[in-house]
Amino acid sequence: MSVRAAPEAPSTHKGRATRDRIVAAAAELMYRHGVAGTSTPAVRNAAGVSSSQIYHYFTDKDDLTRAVIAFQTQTILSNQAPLLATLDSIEALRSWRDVVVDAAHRQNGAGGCPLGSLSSELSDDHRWARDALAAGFTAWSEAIRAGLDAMVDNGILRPETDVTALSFALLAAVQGGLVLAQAQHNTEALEAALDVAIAHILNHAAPA
Amino acid sequence: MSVRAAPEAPSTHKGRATRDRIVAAAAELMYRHGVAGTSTPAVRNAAGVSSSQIYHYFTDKDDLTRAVIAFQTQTILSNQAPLLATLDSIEALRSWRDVVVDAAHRQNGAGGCPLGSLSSELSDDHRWARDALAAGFTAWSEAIRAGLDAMVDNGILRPETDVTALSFALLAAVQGGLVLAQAQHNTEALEAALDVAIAHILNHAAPA
DNA sequence: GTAGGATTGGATAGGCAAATCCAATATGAG
DNA sequence: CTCATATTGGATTTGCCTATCCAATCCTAC
Repeated sequence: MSVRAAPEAPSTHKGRATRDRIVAAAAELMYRHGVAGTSTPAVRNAAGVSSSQIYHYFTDKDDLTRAVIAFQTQTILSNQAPLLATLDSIEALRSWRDVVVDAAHRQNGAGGCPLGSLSSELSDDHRWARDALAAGFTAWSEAIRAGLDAMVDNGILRPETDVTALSFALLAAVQGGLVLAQAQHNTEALEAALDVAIAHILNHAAPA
Repeated sequence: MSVRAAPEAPSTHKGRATRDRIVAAAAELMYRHGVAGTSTPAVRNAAGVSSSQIYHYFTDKDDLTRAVIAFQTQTILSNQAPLLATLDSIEALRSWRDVVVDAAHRQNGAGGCPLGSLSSELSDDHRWARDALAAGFTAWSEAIRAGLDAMVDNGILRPETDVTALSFALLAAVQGGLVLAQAQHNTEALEAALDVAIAHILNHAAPA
Protein backbone atom coordinates (compact mmCIF):
# COMPACT_ATOMS: atom_id res chain seq x y z
CA MET A 1 0.00 0.00 0.00
CA SER A 2 1.91 3.01 -1.26
CA VAL A 3 1.26 6.06 0.81
CA ARG A 4 1.08 9.41 -0.88
CA ALA A 5 0.57 12.79 0.68
CA ALA A 6 -2.89 14.16 0.12
CA PRO A 7 -2.78 17.11 -2.26
CA GLU A 8 -3.07 20.33 -0.32
CA ALA A 9 -6.15 22.47 -0.86
CA PRO A 10 -6.02 24.68 -3.96
CA SER A 11 -4.40 27.99 -3.18
CA THR A 12 -5.91 30.12 -5.91
CA HIS A 13 -9.48 31.15 -6.73
CA LYS A 14 -9.35 29.29 -9.99
CA GLY A 15 -8.01 26.18 -8.34
CA ARG A 16 -10.75 26.19 -5.75
CA ALA A 17 -13.38 26.65 -8.42
CA THR A 18 -11.96 23.75 -10.43
CA ARG A 19 -11.86 21.48 -7.43
CA ASP A 20 -15.43 22.38 -6.56
CA ARG A 21 -16.55 21.75 -10.12
CA ILE A 22 -14.96 18.30 -10.07
CA VAL A 23 -16.64 17.38 -6.79
CA ALA A 24 -20.05 18.64 -7.93
CA ALA A 25 -19.82 16.78 -11.23
CA ALA A 26 -18.64 13.60 -9.52
CA ALA A 27 -21.42 13.87 -6.93
CA GLU A 28 -24.05 14.19 -9.64
CA LEU A 29 -22.68 11.26 -11.64
CA MET A 30 -22.16 9.04 -8.62
CA TYR A 31 -25.68 9.83 -7.45
CA ARG A 32 -27.10 8.76 -10.78
CA HIS A 33 -24.87 5.84 -11.68
CA GLY A 34 -23.14 4.82 -8.49
CA VAL A 35 -19.46 5.13 -7.65
CA ALA A 36 -18.37 2.10 -9.65
CA GLY A 37 -20.52 3.30 -12.54
CA THR A 38 -18.75 6.64 -12.64
CA SER A 39 -15.44 6.68 -14.50
CA THR A 40 -12.87 9.39 -14.14
CA PRO A 41 -13.16 10.18 -17.86
CA ALA A 42 -16.90 10.76 -17.30
CA VAL A 43 -16.15 13.14 -14.44
CA ARG A 44 -13.53 14.79 -16.62
CA ASN A 45 -16.10 15.51 -19.33
CA ALA A 46 -18.90 16.54 -17.01
CA ALA A 47 -16.69 18.95 -15.12
CA GLY A 48 -14.96 20.22 -18.25
CA VAL A 49 -11.48 19.58 -16.97
CA SER A 50 -8.59 17.47 -18.19
CA SER A 51 -7.52 14.17 -16.69
CA SER A 52 -4.66 15.61 -14.76
CA GLN A 53 -6.77 18.02 -12.73
CA ILE A 54 -8.54 15.21 -10.99
CA TYR A 55 -5.28 13.69 -9.89
CA HIS A 56 -3.89 17.10 -9.09
CA TYR A 57 -6.61 17.72 -6.49
CA PHE A 58 -7.26 14.16 -5.35
CA THR A 59 -4.82 11.35 -4.72
CA ASP A 60 -7.09 8.79 -6.36
CA LYS A 61 -10.71 7.91 -6.99
CA ASP A 62 -11.25 6.93 -3.36
CA ASP A 63 -10.11 10.35 -2.31
CA LEU A 64 -12.56 11.95 -4.73
CA THR A 65 -15.30 9.68 -3.43
CA ARG A 66 -14.48 10.82 0.10
CA ALA A 67 -14.98 14.41 -1.03
CA VAL A 68 -18.29 13.47 -2.65
CA ILE A 69 -19.51 11.89 0.60
CA ALA A 70 -18.63 15.07 2.48
CA PHE A 71 -20.34 17.15 -0.20
CA GLN A 72 -23.57 15.16 -0.11
CA THR A 73 -23.61 15.13 3.67
CA GLN A 74 -23.28 18.90 3.72
CA THR A 75 -25.91 19.33 1.01
CA ILE A 76 -28.46 17.25 2.86
CA LEU A 77 -27.77 18.76 6.25
CA SER A 78 -28.03 22.29 4.96
CA ASN A 79 -31.24 21.51 3.11
CA GLN A 80 -32.77 19.87 6.14
CA ALA A 81 -31.52 22.26 8.78
CA PRO A 82 -34.03 25.08 8.17
CA LEU A 83 -36.92 22.61 8.12
CA LEU A 84 -35.84 20.82 11.26
CA ALA A 85 -34.79 23.91 13.17
CA THR A 86 -38.40 25.08 13.31
CA LEU A 87 -39.81 21.69 14.15
CA ASP A 88 -41.91 23.04 16.97
CA SER A 89 -45.33 21.74 16.05
CA ILE A 90 -47.12 18.81 14.50
CA GLU A 91 -47.77 20.95 11.44
CA ALA A 92 -44.05 21.60 11.07
CA LEU A 93 -43.42 17.87 11.26
CA ARG A 94 -46.03 17.29 8.59
CA SER A 95 -44.57 19.91 6.31
CA TRP A 96 -41.14 18.34 6.69
CA ARG A 97 -42.76 15.08 5.62
CA ASP A 98 -44.29 16.82 2.62
CA VAL A 99 -40.99 18.28 1.52
CA VAL A 100 -39.32 14.87 1.65
CA VAL A 101 -42.19 13.21 -0.19
CA ASP A 102 -42.39 15.95 -2.81
CA ALA A 103 -38.69 15.75 -3.51
CA ALA A 104 -38.99 12.02 -4.12
CA HIS A 105 -42.19 12.50 -6.09
CA ARG A 106 -40.64 15.01 -8.45
CA GLN A 107 -38.22 12.39 -9.73
CA ASN A 108 -40.58 9.44 -9.47
CA GLY A 109 -38.46 8.14 -6.67
CA ALA A 110 -35.47 7.79 -8.96
CA GLY A 111 -32.10 8.19 -7.33
CA GLY A 112 -33.04 7.42 -3.79
CA CYS A 113 -31.19 9.16 -0.99
CA PRO A 114 -27.71 10.42 -1.94
CA LEU A 115 -26.30 9.23 1.36
CA GLY A 116 -28.28 6.00 1.40
CA SER A 117 -27.14 4.99 -2.07
CA LEU A 118 -23.51 5.69 -1.29
CA SER A 119 -23.80 3.77 1.95
CA SER A 120 -25.41 0.79 0.32
CA GLU A 121 -22.64 0.61 -2.25
CA LEU A 122 -19.62 1.40 -0.09
CA SER A 123 -20.25 0.59 3.56
CA ASP A 124 -19.46 -3.10 3.42
CA ASP A 125 -16.18 -2.85 1.58
CA HIS A 126 -14.71 0.47 2.62
CA ARG A 127 -14.29 1.27 6.26
CA TRP A 128 -13.36 4.89 5.58
CA ALA A 129 -16.58 5.38 3.65
CA ARG A 130 -18.70 3.65 6.25
CA ASP A 131 -17.31 5.82 9.03
CA ALA A 132 -18.03 9.01 7.12
CA LEU A 133 -21.49 7.87 6.11
CA ALA A 134 -22.35 6.70 9.61
CA ALA A 135 -21.33 10.12 10.88
CA GLY A 136 -23.55 11.73 8.27
CA PHE A 137 -26.53 9.64 9.29
CA THR A 138 -25.86 10.38 12.93
CA ALA A 139 -25.74 14.12 12.29
CA TRP A 140 -28.99 13.87 10.34
CA SER A 141 -30.79 11.91 13.03
CA GLU A 142 -29.52 14.34 15.63
CA ALA A 143 -30.91 17.23 13.66
CA ILE A 144 -34.25 15.44 13.69
CA ARG A 145 -33.95 14.73 17.37
CA ALA A 146 -33.19 18.37 18.11
CA GLY A 147 -36.49 19.23 16.46
CA LEU A 148 -38.35 16.67 18.54
CA ASP A 149 -36.59 17.90 21.65
CA ALA A 150 -37.95 21.35 20.88
CA MET A 151 -41.42 19.86 20.72
CA VAL A 152 -40.92 18.28 24.12
CA ASP A 153 -39.72 21.60 25.50
CA ASN A 154 -42.78 23.28 24.01
CA GLY A 155 -45.01 20.89 25.87
CA ILE A 156 -46.32 19.47 22.61
CA LEU A 157 -44.82 16.06 23.30
CA ARG A 158 -44.84 14.36 26.66
CA PRO A 159 -41.55 14.66 28.56
CA GLU A 160 -41.03 10.90 28.77
CA THR A 161 -41.06 10.57 24.98
CA ASP A 162 -38.05 8.62 23.68
CA VAL A 163 -37.03 11.20 21.11
CA THR A 164 -33.84 9.36 20.16
CA ALA A 165 -35.76 6.27 19.13
CA LEU A 166 -38.30 8.39 17.29
CA SER A 167 -35.63 10.22 15.34
CA PHE A 168 -34.08 6.90 14.31
CA ALA A 169 -37.48 5.63 13.28
CA LEU A 170 -38.15 8.73 11.18
CA LEU A 171 -34.80 8.53 9.45
CA ALA A 172 -35.27 4.83 8.78
CA ALA A 173 -38.71 5.58 7.35
CA VAL A 174 -37.13 8.08 4.97
CA GLN A 175 -34.36 5.69 3.92
CA GLY A 176 -36.59 2.67 3.48
CA GLY A 177 -39.29 4.68 1.79
CA LEU A 178 -36.75 6.01 -0.69
CA VAL A 179 -35.37 2.55 -1.42
CA LEU A 180 -38.84 1.33 -2.25
CA ALA A 181 -39.68 4.50 -4.19
CA GLN A 182 -36.64 3.89 -6.36
CA ALA A 183 -37.80 0.43 -7.37
CA GLN A 184 -41.55 1.10 -7.49
CA HIS A 185 -41.31 4.57 -9.01
CA ASN A 186 -43.90 5.88 -6.62
CA THR A 187 -43.93 7.29 -3.12
CA GLU A 188 -46.62 5.07 -1.62
CA ALA A 189 -44.33 3.26 0.80
CA LEU A 190 -42.46 6.44 1.70
CA GLU A 191 -45.71 8.17 2.58
CA ALA A 192 -47.04 5.17 4.48
CA ALA A 193 -43.85 4.81 6.51
CA LEU A 194 -43.65 8.50 7.38
CA ASP A 195 -47.35 8.69 8.18
CA VAL A 196 -47.13 5.72 10.50
CA ALA A 197 -44.20 7.29 12.32
CA ILE A 198 -45.96 10.64 12.59
CA ALA A 199 -49.19 9.02 13.77
CA HIS A 200 -47.21 7.26 16.45
CA ILE A 201 -45.64 10.54 17.50
CA LEU A 202 -49.11 12.04 17.81
CA ASN A 203 -49.83 9.42 20.45
CA HIS A 204 -47.09 11.00 22.49
CA ALA A 205 -48.66 14.41 22.30
CA ALA A 206 -49.37 15.88 25.68
CA PRO A 207 -53.05 16.30 26.45
CA ALA A 208 -54.29 19.73 25.48
CA MET B 1 -27.22 -4.02 -30.29
CA SER B 2 -26.58 -7.59 -31.34
CA VAL B 3 -29.37 -9.88 -30.27
CA ARG B 4 -28.52 -13.33 -29.13
CA ALA B 5 -30.85 -16.11 -28.16
CA ALA B 6 -30.91 -16.79 -24.43
CA PRO B 7 -29.22 -20.10 -23.66
CA GLU B 8 -31.81 -22.75 -23.02
CA ALA B 9 -31.96 -24.31 -19.58
CA PRO B 10 -29.37 -27.03 -18.95
CA SER B 11 -30.68 -30.41 -19.98
CA THR B 12 -28.54 -32.65 -17.81
CA HIS B 13 -28.21 -33.08 -14.05
CA LYS B 14 -24.64 -31.92 -14.17
CA GLY B 15 -25.53 -28.89 -16.22
CA ARG B 16 -28.28 -27.87 -13.85
CA ALA B 17 -25.95 -28.28 -10.89
CA THR B 18 -23.30 -26.15 -12.55
CA ARG B 19 -25.78 -23.42 -13.41
CA ASP B 20 -27.08 -23.41 -9.84
CA ARG B 21 -23.56 -23.25 -8.47
CA ILE B 22 -22.80 -20.23 -10.64
CA VAL B 23 -25.95 -18.40 -9.54
CA ALA B 24 -25.35 -19.15 -5.87
CA ALA B 25 -21.73 -18.01 -6.04
CA ALA B 26 -22.66 -14.87 -7.96
CA ALA B 27 -25.45 -14.09 -5.50
CA GLU B 28 -23.07 -14.38 -2.56
CA LEU B 29 -20.42 -12.20 -4.20
CA MET B 30 -22.88 -9.61 -5.45
CA TYR B 31 -24.43 -9.44 -2.00
CA ARG B 32 -21.08 -8.74 -0.43
CA HIS B 33 -19.43 -6.56 -3.04
CA GLY B 34 -22.21 -5.33 -5.29
CA VAL B 35 -22.79 -6.21 -8.92
CA ALA B 36 -20.13 -3.89 -10.29
CA GLY B 37 -17.73 -5.15 -7.63
CA THR B 38 -18.17 -8.73 -8.75
CA SER B 39 -16.13 -9.78 -11.77
CA THR B 40 -16.85 -12.84 -13.83
CA PRO B 41 -13.40 -14.22 -12.98
CA ALA B 42 -14.35 -13.92 -9.31
CA VAL B 43 -17.56 -15.83 -9.92
CA ARG B 44 -15.57 -18.34 -11.93
CA ASN B 45 -13.27 -19.03 -8.99
CA ALA B 46 -15.97 -19.03 -6.33
CA ALA B 47 -18.12 -21.46 -8.27
CA GLY B 48 -15.17 -23.58 -9.37
CA VAL B 49 -16.02 -23.42 -13.05
CA SER B 50 -14.19 -22.17 -16.10
CA SER B 51 -14.91 -18.95 -17.94
CA SER B 52 -16.87 -20.56 -20.70
CA GLN B 53 -19.49 -22.09 -18.42
CA ILE B 54 -20.77 -18.72 -17.38
CA TYR B 55 -21.29 -17.70 -20.98
CA HIS B 56 -22.66 -21.10 -21.80
CA TYR B 57 -25.51 -20.69 -19.34
CA PHE B 58 -25.97 -16.92 -19.48
CA THR B 59 -25.82 -14.58 -22.43
CA ASP B 60 -23.87 -11.98 -20.49
CA LYS B 61 -23.34 -10.52 -17.05
CA ASP B 62 -26.72 -8.80 -17.11
CA ASP B 63 -28.37 -12.13 -17.72
CA LEU B 64 -26.51 -13.62 -14.76
CA THR B 65 -27.53 -10.64 -12.65
CA ARG B 66 -31.13 -11.25 -13.65
CA ALA B 67 -30.81 -14.81 -12.35
CA VAL B 68 -29.30 -13.54 -9.11
CA ILE B 69 -32.23 -11.17 -8.59
CA ALA B 70 -34.66 -14.07 -9.07
CA PHE B 71 -32.60 -16.21 -6.71
CA GLN B 72 -32.53 -13.61 -3.95
CA THR B 73 -36.22 -12.88 -4.34
CA GLN B 74 -37.00 -16.56 -3.98
CA THR B 75 -34.66 -16.94 -1.03
CA ILE B 76 -36.23 -14.08 0.88
CA LEU B 77 -39.80 -15.03 0.08
CA SER B 78 -39.31 -18.61 1.14
CA ASN B 79 -37.58 -17.54 4.33
CA GLN B 80 -40.30 -15.09 5.17
CA ALA B 81 -43.27 -17.15 4.09
CA PRO B 82 -43.48 -19.45 7.14
CA LEU B 83 -43.15 -16.49 9.50
CA LEU B 84 -45.76 -14.40 7.75
CA ALA B 85 -48.18 -17.25 7.07
CA THR B 86 -48.83 -17.59 10.80
CA LEU B 87 -49.05 -13.87 11.44
CA ASP B 88 -52.26 -14.21 13.42
CA SER B 89 -51.37 -12.43 16.62
CA ILE B 90 -49.38 -9.55 17.99
CA GLU B 91 -46.89 -12.05 19.40
CA ALA B 92 -46.38 -13.50 15.93
CA LEU B 93 -45.73 -9.99 14.58
CA ARG B 94 -43.23 -9.41 17.35
CA SER B 95 -41.44 -12.66 16.69
CA TRP B 96 -41.20 -11.79 13.00
CA ARG B 97 -39.62 -8.52 14.09
CA ASP B 98 -37.16 -10.44 16.27
CA VAL B 99 -36.13 -12.72 13.44
CA VAL B 100 -35.42 -9.75 11.18
CA VAL B 101 -33.51 -7.92 13.88
CA ASP B 102 -31.53 -11.01 14.90
CA ALA B 103 -30.50 -11.70 11.32
CA ALA B 104 -29.17 -8.18 11.01
CA HIS B 105 -27.61 -8.33 14.44
CA ARG B 106 -25.69 -11.50 13.67
CA GLN B 107 -23.72 -9.74 10.97
CA ASN B 108 -23.55 -6.37 12.71
CA GLY B 109 -25.84 -5.01 10.06
CA ALA B 110 -23.30 -5.72 7.34
CA GLY B 111 -24.70 -6.51 3.93
CA GLY B 112 -28.09 -4.92 4.31
CA CYS B 113 -31.02 -6.45 2.50
CA PRO B 114 -30.07 -8.55 -0.56
CA LEU B 115 -32.95 -7.08 -2.55
CA GLY B 116 -32.47 -3.58 -1.23
CA SER B 117 -28.80 -3.48 -2.12
CA LEU B 118 -29.43 -4.75 -5.62
CA SER B 119 -32.22 -2.25 -6.08
CA SER B 120 -30.14 0.64 -4.87
CA GLU B 121 -27.38 -0.22 -7.30
CA LEU B 122 -29.41 -1.20 -10.34
CA SER B 123 -32.86 0.39 -10.31
CA ASP B 124 -31.91 3.74 -11.76
CA ASP B 125 -29.89 2.49 -14.69
CA HIS B 126 -31.47 -0.82 -15.63
CA ARG B 127 -35.15 -0.99 -16.33
CA TRP B 128 -35.18 -4.79 -16.48
CA ALA B 129 -33.64 -4.96 -13.02
CA ARG B 130 -35.98 -2.37 -11.59
CA ASP B 131 -39.04 -4.23 -12.86
CA ALA B 132 -37.88 -7.50 -11.34
CA LEU B 133 -36.93 -5.87 -8.05
CA ALA B 134 -40.18 -3.93 -7.85
CA ALA B 135 -42.04 -7.20 -8.36
CA GLY B 136 -39.98 -8.76 -5.57
CA PHE B 137 -40.79 -5.95 -3.18
CA THR B 138 -44.44 -6.13 -4.13
CA ALA B 139 -44.57 -9.86 -3.46
CA TRP B 140 -42.88 -9.31 -0.13
CA SER B 141 -45.24 -6.56 0.94
CA GLU B 142 -48.19 -8.67 -0.14
CA ALA B 143 -46.96 -11.53 2.00
CA ILE B 144 -46.89 -9.11 4.92
CA ARG B 145 -50.32 -7.80 4.03
CA ALA B 146 -51.72 -11.32 3.91
CA GLY B 147 -50.54 -11.77 7.47
CA LEU B 148 -52.19 -8.54 8.58
CA ASP B 149 -55.34 -9.51 6.71
CA ALA B 150 -55.43 -12.69 8.78
CA MET B 151 -55.22 -10.55 11.92
CA VAL B 152 -58.18 -8.53 10.72
CA ASP B 153 -60.12 -11.71 10.01
CA ASN B 154 -59.25 -12.98 13.47
CA GLY B 155 -60.74 -9.87 14.97
CA ILE B 156 -57.37 -8.84 16.37
CA LEU B 157 -57.23 -5.74 14.21
CA ARG B 158 -60.17 -3.48 13.51
CA PRO B 159 -61.81 -4.09 10.13
CA GLU B 160 -61.20 -0.54 8.89
CA THR B 161 -57.43 -0.93 9.32
CA ASP B 162 -55.53 0.08 6.17
CA VAL B 163 -53.47 -3.08 5.94
CA THR B 164 -51.91 -2.15 2.61
CA ALA B 165 -50.41 1.03 4.04
CA LEU B 166 -49.26 -0.84 7.12
CA SER B 167 -47.54 -3.51 5.08
CA PHE B 168 -45.69 -0.83 3.08
CA ALA B 169 -44.71 0.89 6.28
CA LEU B 170 -43.37 -2.34 7.77
CA LEU B 171 -41.36 -3.16 4.65
CA ALA B 172 -39.99 0.37 4.51
CA ALA B 173 -39.01 0.10 8.17
CA VAL B 174 -37.08 -3.09 7.37
CA GLN B 175 -35.35 -1.55 4.36
CA GLY B 176 -34.49 1.73 6.02
CA GLY B 177 -33.45 0.04 9.22
CA LEU B 178 -31.10 -2.22 7.29
CA VAL B 179 -29.58 0.68 5.37
CA LEU B 180 -28.78 2.42 8.64
CA ALA B 181 -27.63 -0.81 10.26
CA GLN B 182 -25.14 -1.27 7.45
CA ALA B 183 -23.54 2.11 8.06
CA GLN B 184 -23.85 2.23 11.84
CA HIS B 185 -23.05 -1.44 12.45
CA ASN B 186 -25.85 -1.72 14.93
CA THR B 187 -29.56 -2.42 14.82
CA GLU B 188 -30.79 0.54 16.85
CA ALA B 189 -32.59 2.26 14.00
CA LEU B 190 -33.98 -1.00 12.66
CA GLU B 191 -35.45 -1.83 16.04
CA ALA B 192 -36.79 1.68 16.56
CA ALA B 193 -38.43 1.74 13.15
CA LEU B 194 -40.04 -1.68 13.54
CA ASP B 195 -41.15 -0.96 17.09
CA VAL B 196 -42.79 2.29 16.05
CA ALA B 197 -44.65 0.51 13.26
CA ILE B 198 -45.75 -2.30 15.57
CA ALA B 199 -46.83 0.14 18.29
CA HIS B 200 -48.91 1.93 15.69
CA ILE B 201 -50.50 -1.34 14.66
CA LEU B 202 -51.38 -2.02 18.29
CA ASN B 203 -53.47 1.13 18.18
CA HIS B 204 -55.58 -0.55 15.57
CA ALA B 205 -56.20 -3.53 17.76
CA ALA B 206 -59.86 -4.19 18.31
CA PRO B 207 -60.96 -3.70 21.92
CA ALA B 208 -60.84 -6.93 23.90
C1' DG C 1 6.74 43.26 -14.84
C1' DT C 2 8.62 39.04 -13.42
C1' DA C 3 9.81 34.89 -11.07
C1' DG C 4 8.22 30.77 -9.12
C1' DG C 5 4.69 28.01 -7.94
C1' DA C 6 -0.08 26.59 -9.26
C1' DT C 7 -2.80 24.94 -12.77
C1' DT C 8 -3.83 22.78 -17.11
C1' DG C 9 -3.80 19.74 -21.59
C1' DG C 10 -3.37 15.65 -23.48
C1' DA C 11 -0.78 11.54 -24.52
C1' DT C 12 0.13 7.11 -22.66
C1' DA C 13 1.37 3.00 -19.77
C1' DG C 14 -0.39 -0.84 -17.36
C1' DG C 15 -3.93 -3.69 -15.77
C1' DC C 16 -8.15 -5.93 -15.43
C1' DA C 17 -12.70 -7.36 -16.94
C1' DA C 18 -16.19 -8.79 -20.47
C1' DA C 19 -16.95 -11.70 -23.89
C1' DT C 20 -15.47 -15.12 -27.64
C1' DC C 21 -13.50 -19.20 -29.59
C1' DC C 22 -12.39 -23.90 -30.39
C1' DA C 23 -10.74 -28.10 -29.09
C1' DA C 24 -11.43 -31.78 -25.64
C1' DT C 25 -14.34 -34.43 -22.72
C1' DA C 26 -18.57 -36.14 -20.54
C1' DT C 27 -23.43 -37.53 -20.79
C1' DG C 28 -27.37 -40.18 -21.74
C1' DA C 29 -30.96 -41.81 -25.15
C1' DG C 30 -31.56 -45.62 -28.00
C1' DC D 1 -22.14 -49.58 -26.69
C1' DT D 2 -22.36 -45.60 -29.68
C1' DC D 3 -23.11 -41.26 -31.32
C1' DA D 4 -25.17 -36.76 -31.16
C1' DT D 5 -25.31 -33.33 -28.03
C1' DA D 6 -24.20 -31.03 -23.72
C1' DT D 7 -20.57 -29.54 -21.04
C1' DT D 8 -15.94 -28.01 -19.95
C1' DG D 9 -10.99 -25.86 -20.07
C1' DG D 10 -8.45 -22.20 -20.87
C1' DA D 11 -6.20 -19.12 -24.14
C1' DT D 12 -7.28 -14.88 -26.25
C1' DT D 13 -9.12 -10.53 -28.07
C1' DT D 14 -10.85 -6.20 -27.33
C1' DG D 15 -11.90 -2.33 -24.87
C1' DC D 16 -12.15 0.62 -21.02
C1' DC D 17 -10.48 2.57 -16.70
C1' DT D 18 -7.10 4.10 -13.34
C1' DA D 19 -3.25 6.52 -12.75
C1' DT D 20 1.09 8.82 -14.34
C1' DC D 21 3.99 11.96 -16.83
C1' DC D 22 5.77 16.17 -18.68
C1' DA D 23 5.46 20.20 -21.13
C1' DA D 24 2.77 24.47 -21.61
C1' DT D 25 0.20 28.12 -19.55
C1' DC D 26 -1.70 30.88 -15.95
C1' DC D 27 -1.67 33.38 -11.38
C1' DT D 28 -0.16 36.30 -7.93
C1' DA D 29 3.03 38.06 -4.55
C1' DC D 30 6.57 41.07 -4.68
